[in-house]
Amino acid sequence: MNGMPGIKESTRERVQELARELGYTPSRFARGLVQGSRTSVGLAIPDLTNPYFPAFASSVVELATQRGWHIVVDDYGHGGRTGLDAVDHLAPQVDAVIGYLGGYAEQAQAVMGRRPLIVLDETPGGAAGSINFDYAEAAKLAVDHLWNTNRRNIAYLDACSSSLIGSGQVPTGPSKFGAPEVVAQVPSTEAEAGPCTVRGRAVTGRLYGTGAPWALVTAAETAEAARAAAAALLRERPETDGILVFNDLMAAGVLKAVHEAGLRVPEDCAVIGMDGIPLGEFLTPELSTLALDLREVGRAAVELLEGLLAGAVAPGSDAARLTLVHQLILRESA
Amino acid sequence: MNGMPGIKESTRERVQELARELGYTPSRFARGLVQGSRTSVGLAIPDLTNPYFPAFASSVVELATQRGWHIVVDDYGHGGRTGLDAVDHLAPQVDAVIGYLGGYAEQAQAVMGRRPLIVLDETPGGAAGSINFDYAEAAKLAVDHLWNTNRRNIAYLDACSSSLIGSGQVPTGPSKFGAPEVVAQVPSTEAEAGPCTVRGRAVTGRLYGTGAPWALVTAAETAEAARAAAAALLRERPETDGILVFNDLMAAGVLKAVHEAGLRVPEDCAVIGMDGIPLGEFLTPELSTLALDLREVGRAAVELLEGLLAGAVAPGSDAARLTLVHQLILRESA
DNA sequence: CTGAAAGCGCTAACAC
DNA sequence: GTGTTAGCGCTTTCAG
Repeated sequence: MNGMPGIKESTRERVQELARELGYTPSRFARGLVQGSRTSVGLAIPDLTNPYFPAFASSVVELATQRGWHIVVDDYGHGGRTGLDAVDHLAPQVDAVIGYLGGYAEQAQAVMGRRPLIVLDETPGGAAGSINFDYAEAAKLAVDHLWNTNRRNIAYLDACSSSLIGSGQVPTGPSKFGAPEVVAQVPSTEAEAGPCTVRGRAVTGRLYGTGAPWALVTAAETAEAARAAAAALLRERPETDGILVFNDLMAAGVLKAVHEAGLRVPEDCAVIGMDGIPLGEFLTPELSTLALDLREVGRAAVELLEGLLAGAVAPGSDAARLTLVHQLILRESA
Repeated sequence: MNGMPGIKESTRERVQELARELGYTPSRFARGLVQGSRTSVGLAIPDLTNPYFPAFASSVVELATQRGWHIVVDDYGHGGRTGLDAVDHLAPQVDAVIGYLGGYAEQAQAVMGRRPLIVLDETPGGAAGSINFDYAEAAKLAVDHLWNTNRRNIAYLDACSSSLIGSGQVPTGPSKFGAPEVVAQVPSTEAEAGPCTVRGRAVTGRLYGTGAPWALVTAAETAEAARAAAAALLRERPETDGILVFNDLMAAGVLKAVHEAGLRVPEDCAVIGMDGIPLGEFLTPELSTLALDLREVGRAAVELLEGLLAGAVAPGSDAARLTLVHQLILRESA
């Protein structure tokens, strides 16, 4: 008996005392069954080890907690699991899911049934809600900045892990995870082994627009892989004077590679990352980046979910498709 | 009806089709009530923004997922919440809690009742299980290394936020969050405004043992605050030739401050952090640190919890009190 | 002020 | 093969 009025004080204490001795804990299921659930939300994340995701998660958890929601996380980055596995795991336990799924929006929404699913950085339409980023605009900002500071041999380092691939297609080009290589050296419209991410398509599209030569390299989504890829790039194409990188974590690796190649950043070669995670400010030189306000991304997701849950916004409607824009933050590296 | 044998295929499909149309989703409560719960574990974390915690969380989530557990996270670092608030929030939803509580072990265990609570980096005894770190040994490793490389004016930068204070006592000395100052300049046994963390006590104890002069500075647990504090330290005590830092994140700030003061690291002033997070390798110079194997810490927590849950280890027993040791990883900064 | 009883949504065991 | 029923542990309502 917890806080019910009209109970003798002595009885209450006697009962509570006994309960404590017996180690009694009310079943959350029976309680939830009868009281109507606290809402609990699944958060599917590809890799907590990339600082981008905890930064995002932190914001989501904060906002969710304010609303009295519970957040159940699943980091599906281990053991070959996919975003769909994560949703499968979360589904029986939650009322909604927010996640970077890496391409399973439709199937994931199917396992969630009527419960809202919000996917980030993925083609909209499959899920009840989606949050996307305007990569065309981002690519414009970054490529134009490099161009305007007289970079004429720009390279783009793309990620090629499965987690963030927009189309779900892994190109069958010469680039492998272990052996990074320059996969395209153009101008050309569609290299057969083209970019594998939506970011990649936006950036290479813009690069193509410059008319100057440019390169595309891919690597797995880690700093180490990026470092190796950048080293290879610099060896094969020493004239490279600007590198745009898939994300800030990989950019950290690139910074190291450029330094190791004996080049100065940004004088000899500029580097621009993407994400805007705090890590960038600690690097030497400090990383210029296409920054997202991670707290805003979290807020967008939580507020969209709130709308969906309340019925204020219709699943799949235009109001459920948000697009956020990057901001070019110029620090030292470009 | 989901996967029960002895049902006509047509019926099953008809039912499932209808269910889909109606948007039916089985209540997780009713289901849990009758089936016996999947175990779900709360994870209380002071600040997902400090890379240490996601690294730890990542490991816990991975191991928990392997066991089919669900992880409910609460980042209590926002809005003035404490570790106890986090446990209060999590308790009705989980079967156990693992957390960096920052000093509420006993009260938190009380709200959990018989359900196991595992606290990290906190005086053991209050909770069913605890994981601690051998700071005496860590301090020995680091201080002795500095000493052996002829550092004779060592400083220790301690954290003074509430989250990780062992004793729960915030000293009333001259040091404030906004205005970092050298709080003690000794040798002395017990400066009235002494270290506020158990790490601080271990380090200053060892420093005292050297007989040489040393300094104690405190700052809030962020890179920015640490940077300001280190700048102040270097101004007031320019002879400082070695700085030991509460954690790696703060050490990143210190590295910047030392650089800005026109000093070379490690030639003029060595810097050693604590934690061993990946961030350290990206810094320039690469950070030497007292490293924990974060995956091991996660494993220790999860396996201890498994033992507690299975009844294989008794709550509060010696077997439920683990102590892990740091390893000194020498990179470039010391 | 306290005990008894109904019912939350589901599954499992049972008769039809 | 298919419909019916008991009961999971709790809260709430209603008699005592």
